[in-house]
Amino acid sequence: MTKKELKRESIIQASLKLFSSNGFHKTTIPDIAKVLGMSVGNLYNYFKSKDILAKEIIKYTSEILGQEIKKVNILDISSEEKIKKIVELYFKMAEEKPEMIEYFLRVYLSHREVFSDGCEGMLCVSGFVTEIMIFFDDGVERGELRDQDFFSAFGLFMGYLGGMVFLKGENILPKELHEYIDDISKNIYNALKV
Amino acid sequence: MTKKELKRESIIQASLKLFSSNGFHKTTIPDIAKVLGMSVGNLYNYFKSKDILAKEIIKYTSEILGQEIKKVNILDISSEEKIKKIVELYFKMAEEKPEMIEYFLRVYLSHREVFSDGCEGMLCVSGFVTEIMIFFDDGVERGELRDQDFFSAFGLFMGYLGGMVFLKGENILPKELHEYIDDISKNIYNALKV
Amino acid sequence: MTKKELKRESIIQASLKLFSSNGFHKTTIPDIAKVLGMSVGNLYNYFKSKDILAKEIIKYTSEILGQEIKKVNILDISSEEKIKKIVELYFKMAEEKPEMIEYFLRVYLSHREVFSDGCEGMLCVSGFVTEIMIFFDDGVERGELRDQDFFSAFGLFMGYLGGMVFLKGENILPKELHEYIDDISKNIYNALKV
Amino acid sequence: MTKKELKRESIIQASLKLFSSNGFHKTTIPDIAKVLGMSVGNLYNYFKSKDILAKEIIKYTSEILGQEIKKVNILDISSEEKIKKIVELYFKMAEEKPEMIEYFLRVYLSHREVFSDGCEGMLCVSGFVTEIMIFFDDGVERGELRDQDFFSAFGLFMGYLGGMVFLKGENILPKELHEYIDDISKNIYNALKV
DNA sequence: GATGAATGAGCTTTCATTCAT
DNA sequence: AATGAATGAAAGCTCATTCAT
Repeated sequence: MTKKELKRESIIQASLKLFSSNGFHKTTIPDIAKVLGMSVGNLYNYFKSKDILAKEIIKYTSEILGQEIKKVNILDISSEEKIKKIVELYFKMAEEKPEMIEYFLRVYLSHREVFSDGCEGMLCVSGFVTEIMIFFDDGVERGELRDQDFFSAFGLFMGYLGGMVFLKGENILPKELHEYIDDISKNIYNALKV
Repeated sequence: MTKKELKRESIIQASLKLFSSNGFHKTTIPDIAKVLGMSVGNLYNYFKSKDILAKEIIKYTSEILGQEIKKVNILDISSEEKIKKIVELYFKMAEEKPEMIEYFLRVYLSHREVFSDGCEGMLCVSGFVTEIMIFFDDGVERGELRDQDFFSAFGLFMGYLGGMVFLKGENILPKELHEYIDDISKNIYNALKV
Repeated sequence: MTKKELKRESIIQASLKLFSSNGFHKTTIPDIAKVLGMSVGNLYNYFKSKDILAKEIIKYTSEILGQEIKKVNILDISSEEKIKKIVELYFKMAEEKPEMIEYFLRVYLSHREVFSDGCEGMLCVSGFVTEIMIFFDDGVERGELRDQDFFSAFGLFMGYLGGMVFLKGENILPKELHEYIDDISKNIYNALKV
Repeated sequence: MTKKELKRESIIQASLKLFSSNGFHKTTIPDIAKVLGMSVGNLYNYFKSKDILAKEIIKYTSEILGQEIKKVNILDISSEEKIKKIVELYFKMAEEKPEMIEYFLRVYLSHREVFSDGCEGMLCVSGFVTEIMIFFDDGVERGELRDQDFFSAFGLFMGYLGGMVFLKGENILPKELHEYIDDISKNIYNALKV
């Protein structure tokens, strides 16, 4: 990685954290520059606008999440076990690096005006979606999961897990996220199995 | 209803639509006033701030959604049938009055800074949450649903349905929402049944 | 006094208190109406504008203060004793009805734009100024006070006493106002005596 | 002085003039920016709010006034002569740079809500007050001034001189300020001497 | 006289973005 | 690459005043 690429990534990571915790509109470009100890002018040398930065972040995040799921996909285990592993890693991430999941929920989900131009469809989250698709198709092919419209299954995964993280963020879950892993994995498996 | 109460509600409805379709921050108070044909100053006679308006809207919406679910709850039908009816009404609402569901997803879910003061926990969405809780407890009591942590079940409902509406909003669902009713009802029932 | 005149005076007194304690610009017409339990519209039946109200208040206040000083002026005592009595009543007023003195300091003194039209010169405070002038001329005539420019003497009285009340309002006087009566009367007398 | 410090001071001076002549609330930030030929946004880079600007101005003004009085304090002359010199410089300032004295009278004195947070007591005018205190203590120590409560003496100075400038500002003084120097110095000396 | 909903100009403040250095 | 002062449009909100009832 070149020096420039490293700095680019450090900007993405700092912005990701700020956008997630303080909200997209409440985070200003000077805020980001300050955290990084660089000037606003220079930050614009790396990302031409705040919106472009937001889009690069969602791609980056989706890619990382996708790669984690890929590691599960290539394991030689049953779909039931894969589901549990995916739930585990999602919640682990939400607990250890909450900014990524929060970014999905609090920035990507709700600022259509920002992402509509350049991230149409699921263009910017394809890294993540693709791996869920692979998981699902594999399960169907191996006769472990019921053959149904992909989006019915995808909505379940994404919505359910995202919803739990949201509830956690609102401080209304009586237990820690990881204590829900068994329940939720079971529910998802029951929903999708043949 | 007095004239003032009627006007109050018309403001809520107009704001609900604008916030949902254009986003909370992209919708200005003058925008709302213009749509209603009233002055900015007068709008502030009804709601003291934009944030307070946002909170009143979520209460209003949650109440209406809760009442719809209540109608299902009091029917003398099985939990499986209730699930289908709830999914039906949720998607019907998303197709006919999309602003309500969208408000949950695009405003309430992702502007913590706005709702943190006054809507802590699920204070402002209790109308909706309570009815889901009643549905779930009934089902468990009648031996039709597996007894599990309420939030595991609630997250499934809310997250799954919300997720599908989001996907629809992103124009990536190949079919209309109502065509997913059977699949999704089945998935939820399989997940929750004993 | 007619009913209307009574109401007029109650408006003046309520406004006087609010303007003095909260400042002229921080006090709104609805604030005043609320305190009085009347409507804003009706308040405008008594005073055509906020500025006019402010001017009527200064006249009213000046008149009352002037009458108090007049009571001293007609006493058959020395100028030295009169000075003490005037200081006494001024500080008594500042302690018991602080709004009047505060109004001079915090409203009249510093909102030239409000009083410039209609209160030119000392037009609206003539009630007060006139009595000070009488006191001074009497003293000179009786050979007790040095003959000097009236304004040199008036500035001393008004400025000194006002200054002390200001310092009290800022909470920086170590003692109560009335404990300064002797010192200050002596200083003024020494300054003005032949 | 850096370029930035120079600009900061030019903002203070321009605001001082506008606030003094037009009043604090009647002077808008765009007014100030316009006079300086700079943008509103940039002005906020120097002072975070209008209130903070107001507080910086009073500190600045008080400092300058204090330094002038200091020059008198260090002279080897009698208290009587010092009084005359202080009155002289005060009136000279009021005639040549009226905005400073006017700021005390028309902004600082009467906008408690602005200065209450950050300028408690005489925090922001200590530059000026301190020098008056030194003058007075010196005089007492040298046996030239009567030993009395400092505030009795301070109120006389501050109130009297301020009052005269106010009367001048109201256009009711028949003579120029400097023509009162002898009368007023004599009055103050008579009031304070042993 | 009395009401208070309605007006709308005007305020302070913010912030993405630019550009001379 | 790097700086950060500068821009200016636009936001949320206030409030003296009016007027239909």
